[in-house]
Amino acid sequence: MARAATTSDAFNAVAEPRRREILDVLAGGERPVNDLVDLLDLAQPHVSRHLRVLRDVGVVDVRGEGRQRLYRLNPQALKPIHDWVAGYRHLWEERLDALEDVLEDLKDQENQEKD
Amino acid sequence: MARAATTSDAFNAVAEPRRREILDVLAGGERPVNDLVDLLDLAQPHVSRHLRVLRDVGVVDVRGEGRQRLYRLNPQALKPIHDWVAGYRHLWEERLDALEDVLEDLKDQENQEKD
DNA sequence: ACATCATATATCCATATGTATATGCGTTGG
DNA sequence: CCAACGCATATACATATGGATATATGATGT
Repeated sequence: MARAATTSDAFNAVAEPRRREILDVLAGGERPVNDLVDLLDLAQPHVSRHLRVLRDVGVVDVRGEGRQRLYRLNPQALKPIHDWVAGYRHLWEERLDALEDVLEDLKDQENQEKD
Repeated sequence: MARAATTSDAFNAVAEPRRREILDVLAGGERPVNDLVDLLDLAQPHVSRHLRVLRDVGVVDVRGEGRQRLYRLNPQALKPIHDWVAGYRHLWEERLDALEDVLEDLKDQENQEKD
């Protein structure tokens, strides 16, 4: 079997750095394709192709405005990703907490030495 | 040019559902390869290959224990993903807030009608 | 109707992928 | 010292990919 399609889910769609860049721009508001072409320094067909993938997964919505196509972010589609990583968050924060504990112990030791 | 390698960063590594399953298991603690084979119903070479990808990206660490190889989650490697999606979180929560506002307005209207 | 602008799509290539099977290789136990 | 075990890797294959170029589609203004 081949690799999973980038259009299979948000995880795959977002795995591509260029597409994350596109989303980062769209986070600032609705944009026509040519804006993205200029801002991201990509060829127009590439941008259109990436947008197609993002649309298939539901991360962006399109709206026809005259002869332009305005793309808008649909943030809700990113929620599954957030929910998944959020489940791991306490695991790396535990380490920070442990580090803080060590630092506090060191402080206590200093104070004891002062007395 | 071809697609970015899955070994290039955590985003790509995690795009594969099987690898997320592996991480979900490892979140519960260190495991030898065969545990994953049994739990995930995957062939051993597949598990080994996925683990290799995850290791290359730094999401898991290995430790030799006798003739077993114990894999452990390295949650910190997932932080970039969390940080990226977290930036979008307010965007989908705004909608919920807006919904709450509407609901509160409705409540206020009800109260006014009561008076 | 026609020319023009804004996008989308078709086709090409090189490559990375996931799955499968078979095999290599180090560790342990007798 | 050798067999069994645990795991990693080599190879084969079908496929999806991203990039590039060229072309089609679709709306607009005249």
